[in-house]
Amino acid sequence: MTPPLHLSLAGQAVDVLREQVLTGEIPPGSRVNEVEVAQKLGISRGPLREAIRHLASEGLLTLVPHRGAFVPDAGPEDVKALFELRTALECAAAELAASRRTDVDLVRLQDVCAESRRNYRAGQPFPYRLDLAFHQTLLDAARSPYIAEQVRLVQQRVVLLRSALGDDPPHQHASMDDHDELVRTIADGDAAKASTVMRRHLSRVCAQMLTSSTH
Amino acid sequence: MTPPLHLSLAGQAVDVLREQVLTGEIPPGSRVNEVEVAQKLGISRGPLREAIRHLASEGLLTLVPHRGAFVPDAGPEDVKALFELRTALECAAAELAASRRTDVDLVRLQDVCAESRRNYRAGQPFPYRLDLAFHQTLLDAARSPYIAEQVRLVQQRVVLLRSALGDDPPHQHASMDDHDELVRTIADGDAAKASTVMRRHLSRVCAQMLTSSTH
DNA sequence: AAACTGCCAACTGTCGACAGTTGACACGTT
DNA sequence: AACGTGTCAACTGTCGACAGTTGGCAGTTT
Repeated sequence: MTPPLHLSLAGQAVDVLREQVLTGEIPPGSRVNEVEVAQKLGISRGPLREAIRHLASEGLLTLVPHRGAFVPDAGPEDVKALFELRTALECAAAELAASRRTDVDLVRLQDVCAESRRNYRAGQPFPYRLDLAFHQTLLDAARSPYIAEQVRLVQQRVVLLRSALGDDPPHQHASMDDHDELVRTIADGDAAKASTVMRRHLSRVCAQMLTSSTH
Repeated sequence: MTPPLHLSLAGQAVDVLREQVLTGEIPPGSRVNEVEVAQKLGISRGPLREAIRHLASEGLLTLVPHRGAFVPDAGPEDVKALFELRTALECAAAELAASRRTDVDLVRLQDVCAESRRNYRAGQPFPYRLDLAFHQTLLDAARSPYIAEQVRLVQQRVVLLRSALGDDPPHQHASMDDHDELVRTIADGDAAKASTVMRRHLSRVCAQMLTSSTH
């Protein structure tokens, strides 16, 4: 009845590989051997190749002809360039969210912020999970499917960069404040200010990634 | 000496198929049969499948499990949503171009505009080629590789939408004026205004696509 | 005549094997 | 000892064949 989200071996391989790349289980700079991984996953090279190409199209692997697939190893310039893209997309999303949000969108955003605060007071350092949830909720409110899709892909690459730079920072407090302010401007329907606040938020996050990186 | 851009059959197939999809040679809504196309290209199904998946990742084909690949057929909502993405990206590019442009970037932009004018006076209706060249040149001036890549993909999808909507409009004069104004603001280094002008330009182009569509 | 059921052809998903290329190692040369 | 050359194993690129699924059509039932 439920059309199983992926029954295809290639689809499953995409999920498994993506997880392994994003968690750093396959470390940046390392190579992905087709036969080896295929055997490990218990599938043939065909579906695995499709999975590899798919992840490459998401920017999670880079393909070198006749050499294979590598987990990209990134430097500070990549962080800056990627955040230029992220800023373009998420500022636009913030603007759209400010003008399109419904009341339930607003409640959802406030809920995420509240949970972050609660979590923070409980001692935990603002898990990345909640940051993602916030941006995702904001994106839903923007109701722009193409922008949403691209943001999803960019955020994935940001996660990869984190592991590549050996950076695991709780940027915590400042980000929570940014999020709160963003929600307020979105509540007001102030598109221009939402964009400005988002830009400041992202430039702060970017700066922190650059300073806390081990390179 | 020149490392041949693609020797791989899959790469060649991507080029051929992309061309056929973008020109409408394979009409929107139609299906891509793997064995048939593979035979026509004189290759096996493996490389062709990779090509199909690649084009799907660019948004030029949609994949349906166990059914195959289709050229997406689009409606007005798709145009609007896609232009939201395009606007986000190209406005950011315009801002960056305004602050990063070199003198030779400026000359290149002016050249493209001049050629458009010349072409227009010669009677020709501002070929799409020159419009693309302008946006491409502006993108080079922005020096933001990730944004540039995404814009390239979006522009491709716009071309596809044109063929899907049966729209082949010379928006000509207004666009040329927009381009000229954009170049002036970029020359001034006025990032904020560059973004504004770009936004107006794209909303105009989008509106024209919507009104002149046959649906 | 409409609707349901079971079969069938066409096509995609997957596999194992072969061919061509790459980078590295060992050997010989200066 | 440093450098150039030839060989080789490992891996990717490609192919043809098999298996499973889908949508449609014919036949049957009401």
